[in-house]
Amino acid sequence: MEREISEIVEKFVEKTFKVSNENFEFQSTRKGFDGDITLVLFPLLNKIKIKPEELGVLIGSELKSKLDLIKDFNVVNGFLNLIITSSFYISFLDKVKNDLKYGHIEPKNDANLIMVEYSSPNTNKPLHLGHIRNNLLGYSVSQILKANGNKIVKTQIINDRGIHICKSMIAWKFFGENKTPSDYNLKGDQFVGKFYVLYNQEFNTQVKSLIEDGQTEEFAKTNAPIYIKAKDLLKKWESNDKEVRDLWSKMNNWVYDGFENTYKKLGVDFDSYYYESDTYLLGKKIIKEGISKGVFYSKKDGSVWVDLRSDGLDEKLLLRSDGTSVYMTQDLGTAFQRFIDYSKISGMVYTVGNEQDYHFKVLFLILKKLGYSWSNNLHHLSYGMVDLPSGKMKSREGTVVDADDLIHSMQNSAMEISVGHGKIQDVENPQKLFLQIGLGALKYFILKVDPKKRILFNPKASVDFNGNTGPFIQYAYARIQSILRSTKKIDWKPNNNIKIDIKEKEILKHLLIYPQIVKQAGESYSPALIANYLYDLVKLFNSFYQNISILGEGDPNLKNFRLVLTQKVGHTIFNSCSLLGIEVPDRM
RNA sequence: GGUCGCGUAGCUCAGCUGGAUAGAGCAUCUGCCUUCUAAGCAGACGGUCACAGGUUCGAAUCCUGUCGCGAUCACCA
Repeated sequence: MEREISEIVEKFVEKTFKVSNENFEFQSTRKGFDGDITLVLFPLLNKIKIKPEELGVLIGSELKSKLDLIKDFNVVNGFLNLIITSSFYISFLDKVKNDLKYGHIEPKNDANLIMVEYSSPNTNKPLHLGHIRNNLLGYSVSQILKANGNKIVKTQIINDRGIHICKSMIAWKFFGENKTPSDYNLKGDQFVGKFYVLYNQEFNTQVKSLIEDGQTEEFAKTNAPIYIKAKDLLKKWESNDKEVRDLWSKMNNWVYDGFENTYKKLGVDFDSYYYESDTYLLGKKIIKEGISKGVFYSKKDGSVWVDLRSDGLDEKLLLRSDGTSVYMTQDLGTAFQRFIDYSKISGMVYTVGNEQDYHFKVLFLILKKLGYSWSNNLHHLSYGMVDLPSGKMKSREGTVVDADDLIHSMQNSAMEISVGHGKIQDVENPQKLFLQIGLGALKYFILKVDPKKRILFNPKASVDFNGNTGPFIQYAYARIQSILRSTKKIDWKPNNNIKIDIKEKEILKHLLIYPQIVKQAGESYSPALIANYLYDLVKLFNSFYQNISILGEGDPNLKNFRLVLTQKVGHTIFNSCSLLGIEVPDRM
């Protein structure tokens, strides 16, 4: 619509004033003014020296005579307000009413392939609230990119090796009595996490007693017997000791089972998995290659570095003097491996917290310096921490909000509130519904906030179910389904005589811009855009239908028009929610 | 100290490719359940958009500086 108008305005301005100008600024007309969309005239006034009111009238009359969809116009200050005919909205609705994927582009065969990495946990403890934000963001951004016509591979890099893993291993050897998760009826990750905690407890007592024996704290921390044993395990692991490797993979598999369970509950999934134990060696190869290309250099002690000072960064270590790899080395290796496995990748998105902004700046720069063609299309989806009222979450201080606990408590809240409202009469599977609602609240709560902002999460106050929340949106959807259920058949033939109510028009305008919103959300990697759009739409819709008797007496044309509109709003809620990973129940 | 991010109503957040009178929810107060689901709707109250300059017809939005909060600057991951 804007394009059509824009073209005519452009031609007109060029012909009449001999002035060319490509960017006309349209915005939807502000509340309280008469009109649907508004052309801002100020930018034109620099080149055309007449009064804004005169220019507005000239352009407005031209548009009105050339375009049927312009019903009328008015000029206020430098704003040309255009009134769009109802028939335009009616035919728009008619065009999209059966398009169940309206606003979403199906990926074609030659579509871009984008890899989205998220979650990326350590295998020594269960997932926590921070992972939840990560998972929800990563999953949602994948969905949004897919809706923009890209092919997506969802993946993670699992930090499955290192001293922290050995710590839970040694604790299990000492205190585990050969028990397995099923012996305690525990999820595997929770089970292994317990031993990580046990390790730390034992470590602390040992350190304490060493200090009491007169040792320095520094000595105690590096010489506590359990720490030495853990380090010993790490050495054995690196030299491929069979017994250690067996224990390692047994415990890791417990953890993976537990993770899968949590992912499934959360509603996220992955198309591929990468493990650091597989890729860290490849990183070293790339380093060697980089040295021969002259991108990296070795120091006397054998350590390898890259000099990024000319790019405003520092020198960065890539290999330790003993030849072992660091974090960066592994990430280089993993990136490289992925482009081997998926030769068609055109871009990659890393969902990682903003404390690693610097790391990714460096990583991307190094990949560029190595000259890989794909290095221009890397994106760090950086997000802020989730803080508690008590401050930061710290696993050592036990202030972490466990993911499973949180999901469970959200489900419980949903149950209590639903029961309190007397809402569970004719629901088949109430527990499933409570989970959908509880998760809807949690997901929306987290996704509606701009990714880069910190989130303050108060577990006690939990998450609201009223106002700008997930359940509010789910509720609107359930009501729409209820309306449609009670309607036998919608028999709508587009009829331009229907008089459209102001609020219906607002809703239609909202639907009109939906594809634009999806596109923007993809470009800015921000599910928050979708969430806030969705909230506005639902609010508009509620306010419209609360005061209108949709199924009452009256003009059957109007009734059918309203039902089609209602149905379309339902589609859009469903589609938007699917971009956020939120399920919408038919009844609640 | 260097670098990056954030600062909008009592609280939690939108708005930021410059446009008209600053937008929601929560909380507080007032109305609305014989029609489809009141987890709702209508309304009231609430603002020096951290502060100071600059750019221009116009700044919450862009630039500079100051302050506050956070992150980061490891032969940790």
